[in-house]
Amino acid sequence: MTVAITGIKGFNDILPGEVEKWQRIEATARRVFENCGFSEIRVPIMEKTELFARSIGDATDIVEKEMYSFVDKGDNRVTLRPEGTAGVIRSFIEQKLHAQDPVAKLYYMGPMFRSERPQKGRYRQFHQIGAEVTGITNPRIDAQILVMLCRFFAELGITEPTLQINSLGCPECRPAYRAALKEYLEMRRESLCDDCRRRIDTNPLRALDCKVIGCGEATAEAPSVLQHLCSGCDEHFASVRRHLDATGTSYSVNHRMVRGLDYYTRTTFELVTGLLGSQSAVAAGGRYDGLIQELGGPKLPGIGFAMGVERVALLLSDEGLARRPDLFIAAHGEAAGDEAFRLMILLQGEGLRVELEYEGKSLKSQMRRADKLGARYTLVLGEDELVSRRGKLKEMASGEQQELPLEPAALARALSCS
RNA sequence: GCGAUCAUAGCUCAGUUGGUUAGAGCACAAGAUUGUGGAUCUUGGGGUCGCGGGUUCGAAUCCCGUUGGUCGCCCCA
Repeated sequence: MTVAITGIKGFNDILPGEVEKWQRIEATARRVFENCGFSEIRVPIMEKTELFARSIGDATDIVEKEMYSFVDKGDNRVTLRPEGTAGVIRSFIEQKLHAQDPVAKLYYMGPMFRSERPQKGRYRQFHQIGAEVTGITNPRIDAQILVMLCRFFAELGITEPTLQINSLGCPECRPAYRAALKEYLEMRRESLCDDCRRRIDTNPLRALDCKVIGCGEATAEAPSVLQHLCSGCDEHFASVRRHLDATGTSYSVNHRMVRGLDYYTRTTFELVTGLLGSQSAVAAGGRYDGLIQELGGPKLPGIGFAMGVERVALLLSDEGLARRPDLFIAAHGEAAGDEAFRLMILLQGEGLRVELEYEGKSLKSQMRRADKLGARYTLVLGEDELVSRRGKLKEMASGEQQELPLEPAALARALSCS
């Protein structure tokens, strides 16, 4: 016996029954984002490795150990994208979209790849829906993005995650804060966990959201970014908050919130939930005012976010999402089978979801199948019906049955008027 | 990369101190009505007990290894 080939660890199948959730999430994102003036962009899932190294940051875990990178046949170093922003910005620059209009409002959806150990809400191939805006410095766009994100969740009926915002400052003010924090942590090195001692040098901000209780106590009085913002960043953040207040958007300020990617500046945010085990962020993003230039483009600001579709799906109840046939045609006898097939094809052309039993089975078996599929109606077609040209249409929920001419128009009418 | 934990039918699980052909419920299929679903009943198909090795007269059960899943750490959407 041949051994069945399995899928790759962390690369999952999304099966019918589950996929309906995904369709709903994607459709909702398209509708909400496009209402806000965004257009879809589709970029490759593979880019030159250099793009990610430069944008995400050489020293981040993502670039250091989580990327699927390899050398292709042309000796190019390429990488399956670990996130979406880099590719979108690369395209924005390469296609010179800024020449026509420095303001681009783009959204994307698709698979991302990170070679991490899979666990709840975290897989090696995972999916993100994200949005990016270029060319706008005004904090109103920060607020627009946040309101759009909140509205997306509201429309899906997901109320659990809460919005947290923070500001990371800019190249003007962040170095000074970083130094002050480092100095503070250095003084308390003994009370920190091993991880945090390492973080003092690698990423001091990380120590602020360490889960170890001792570290939380040790950093309770640590300097806050918000108190080290330069006047420009401070005003920007205050303005974002004012606009959120004015639009009735609820949020909380979390000055200990940290971002994993190097390119973030000023406003950062997360939608967090307690329902996903150790993965608390459902969506996250922020401003990246230096990235476009860093990647060889014009000096334009940017802001964006991404959400994890698997994580959104985990928060979404799956009731009432399965698609049901409008009609099942149960045929008795070979000639009736031919007619049933012909009718099915015609009715499908009318936009109805119609099914039948392909292998000749008993009428009882066909009725069972109609029931299992959840068909709203079943058309019973046998020799008698072929002679009279009138079929028996049964409404499955009530069991009521009526006779109808075997004409697609008559059947379509009967199905749609209920 | 580190740690914990689990693995018996498609799914959820039972399987006694190691003992004969490994069971149940659900699901699936056929029938009870030779032309009518759901409820009930009957019958049926389906299992390398994750894999490999060891102990033993005998292993789903005990031991070792290994693979896979899940969860946590790290990190992240």
